[in-house]
Amino acid sequence: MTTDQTSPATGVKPLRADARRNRARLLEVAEAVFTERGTGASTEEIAREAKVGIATVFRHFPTKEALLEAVLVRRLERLAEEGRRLMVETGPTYALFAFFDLVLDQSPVKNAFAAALADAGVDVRAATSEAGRALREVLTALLDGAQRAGVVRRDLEVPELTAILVGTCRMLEHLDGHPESAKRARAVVRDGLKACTGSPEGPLPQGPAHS
Amino acid sequence: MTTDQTSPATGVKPLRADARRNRARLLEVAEAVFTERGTGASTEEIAREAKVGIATVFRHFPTKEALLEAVLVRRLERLAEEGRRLMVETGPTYALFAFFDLVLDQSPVKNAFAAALADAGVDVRAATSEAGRALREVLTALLDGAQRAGVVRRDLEVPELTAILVGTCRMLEHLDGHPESAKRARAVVRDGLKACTGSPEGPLPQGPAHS
DNA sequence: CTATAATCGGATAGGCGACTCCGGTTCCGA
DNA sequence: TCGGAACCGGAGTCGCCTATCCGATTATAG
Repeated sequence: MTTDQTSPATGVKPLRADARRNRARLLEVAEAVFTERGTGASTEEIAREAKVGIATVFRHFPTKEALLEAVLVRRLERLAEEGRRLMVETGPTYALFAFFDLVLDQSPVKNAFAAALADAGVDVRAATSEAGRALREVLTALLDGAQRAGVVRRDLEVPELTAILVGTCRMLEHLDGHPESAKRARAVVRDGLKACTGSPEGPLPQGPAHS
Repeated sequence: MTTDQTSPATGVKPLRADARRNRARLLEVAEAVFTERGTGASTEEIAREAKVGIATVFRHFPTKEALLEAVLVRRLERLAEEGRRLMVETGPTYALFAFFDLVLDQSPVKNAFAAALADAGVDVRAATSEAGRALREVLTALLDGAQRAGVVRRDLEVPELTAILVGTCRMLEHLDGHPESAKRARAVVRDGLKACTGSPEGPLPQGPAHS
């Protein structure tokens, strides 16, 4: 199901051996470069880092956006894979939180995941919907399991779960040199996800202060 | 204290009348354009929108980064102002949450605030520290008031509060066409900020599930 | 009203990044 | 081993964006 092989989109051509290797290395390097330099990194830098010519990059990915999209799809597929693994290994009660921690712990990855999802724009969404659906299914299972176990508020749904994950990535980027603050920020989100008797509409829990 | 006037940085020159007007209009337009087109918007577009020549932009702000910085400073000053106002009008118990809602409600502004704080990079931070400190003081007062009232967890500090605010902005960007999801996402963050008996270190509240 | 000095704004340079051409090289089948 | 075809890679093109120059315009003093 997960076509992790290097078959191009029209995938009927076997592709020569060196081409396969270059394509795989390009994806690897592009992910790393986009991760640390941001999506604005130049194609030339990626080519240099991967030790190939610029033409090779554009031969495999006709445009920079296509490369970005391929990297994003790879990441989404991998995340879905890890989500399924956690579902089995950790059990439905803890799997969702474990998945959150897993995503947020990948420090060099944080930026890329959020940036890609944010910067890529709308056009990419269409092409990533294939991989995106797989991830969304996994998230649905994770959320459902956690809700059945009673550890996550029942009014939560998948769309906001995704947004919360991305937003928390962004949040932690701003706390890079402050591990204590990062830990507390994560605790805030984690506790917010719990079934916290949150009044669904009321603005505040009517604290003891009366002034 | 708040130099909302259009005195340039070296501010000893009175500046001609039309120049003042153009400078003010530029700041206004630049904020709007950066807000909707992102910080990558071209200087030419800002000039056209403001009905001035490109040279005028660069005369007032020697570089694009300087313009971005000026816009950001303006925003920070305004936010600090609104925070102080809420502190007085709403009272310490609700002021922090009101401030959150106020920031998150400014739909066209959401993007800009987060993007500016994120994209601007490190160099800008130095120049914005002046306005940033004022905002941080306000946030300190808001947080302290809410904690004294017992409506916000006591382990929270200002750095993560800022990050949470920015991250939540980003979060809501991804839920633009889904108001219900956006409402629930905000509820998650809001409840997480409350004094929710969150175990400071433990991974989960030991839910009723035992499987 | 006139002089003067500052500002304005369109045209222009300079640089950077995405994307193509063509000779050289490497893989695969006979 | 050898031929051919596919692939590789660096030089080159094109377009966009930041930043500057100089004639025209406008605000202010006397």
